[in-house]
Amino acid sequence: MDVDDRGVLCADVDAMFASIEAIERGLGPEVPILVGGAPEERGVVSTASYAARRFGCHSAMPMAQALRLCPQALRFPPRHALYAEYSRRVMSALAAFGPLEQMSIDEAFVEVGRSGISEALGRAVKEIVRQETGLTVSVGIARNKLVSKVASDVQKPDGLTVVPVGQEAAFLAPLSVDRLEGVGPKTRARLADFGVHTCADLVRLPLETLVATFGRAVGQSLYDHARGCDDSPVVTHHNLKQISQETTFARDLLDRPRLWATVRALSNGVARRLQAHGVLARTVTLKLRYADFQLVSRSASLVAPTDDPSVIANTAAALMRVNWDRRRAIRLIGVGATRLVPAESWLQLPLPLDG
DNA sequence: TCTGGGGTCCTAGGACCC
DNA sequence: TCTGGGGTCCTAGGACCC
Repeated sequence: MDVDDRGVLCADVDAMFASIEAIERGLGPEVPILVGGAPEERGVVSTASYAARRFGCHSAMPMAQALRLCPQALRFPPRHALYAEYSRRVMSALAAFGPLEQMSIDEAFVEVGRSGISEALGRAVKEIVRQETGLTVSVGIARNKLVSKVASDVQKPDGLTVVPVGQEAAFLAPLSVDRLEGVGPKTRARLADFGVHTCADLVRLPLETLVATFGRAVGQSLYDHARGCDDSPVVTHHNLKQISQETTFARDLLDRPRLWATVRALSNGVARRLQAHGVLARTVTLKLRYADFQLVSRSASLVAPTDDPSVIANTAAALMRVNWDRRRAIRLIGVGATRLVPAESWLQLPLPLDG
């Protein structure tokens, strides 16, 4: 599609996990809900309802802390299969409006064309999602993905923001730089060292300064994004790059049998998902987080790609044997599969001794 | 009872090849 | 004796996103 004909809608389900629990349990919007792991198991908040957010609760906050802020909140453990079912219905409703790129369980871009940059389209999308699922979405519509995403985020919940063509830079100018995709706490702090706080400030930094400070790729994207420029297309299909499974123990562990058993269980889970996706892994990665929160990752490449649970487990266990400092208790173990190849492409290769 | 789990992308440095 | 660079692959770590 020609750049000048583009229009992108970004839709983000409001507090999705908490909203679904409210629907399923018949709870009103005034009830503070926290979805996430148990505080005694070092759980964190996956989603806080808007009522809970008023007490200062938010995603990624330790559940123990969230419950101290809002003791009357109802906590529910996540039900991912249920949320995935709602997600399918949301995505299917959105897909009626154009080619769709699903970014996560609760967020998607839709290519709606230049004529779709309108409040009428935004209202239509919100209404259909509400009819089909009972969920509200916050919607942003703009000329490109970057600006539509920021727009979907400035008014929540149940928001609708349309940025007319040509108004991208003016729309971003007063906003804090960390509204931009890819600007997190570290980048925000380094930009603040330059006196840069808003997107308007960022526009004043020369490209050379940004590249020297953040590297070629990040520097260039900061330069473009501050101006509302983004020509990345809506991509309807992504190839999976890695599959991993990890677990945090309720208490730090030095107990070898339990650690080996966990490596085996995680490896089984990874292998099952490799098989389900029809892919093989060429590299196995072991991830350890020590009690002091230090994170270590070590990987090993295989002679032949695999989806065999015992090959993955033995490789991860070997990495563990070599790399685990046994004086240090372990908080988290993860097993990952990377450098994935389609199973059929590998099987079609001739064996070395053939012919 | 501070700090989950599943991902993506980028960078730097070393190995290796020409 | 001194000492190339470009390109690719791989690994480890870090920033970031939902």
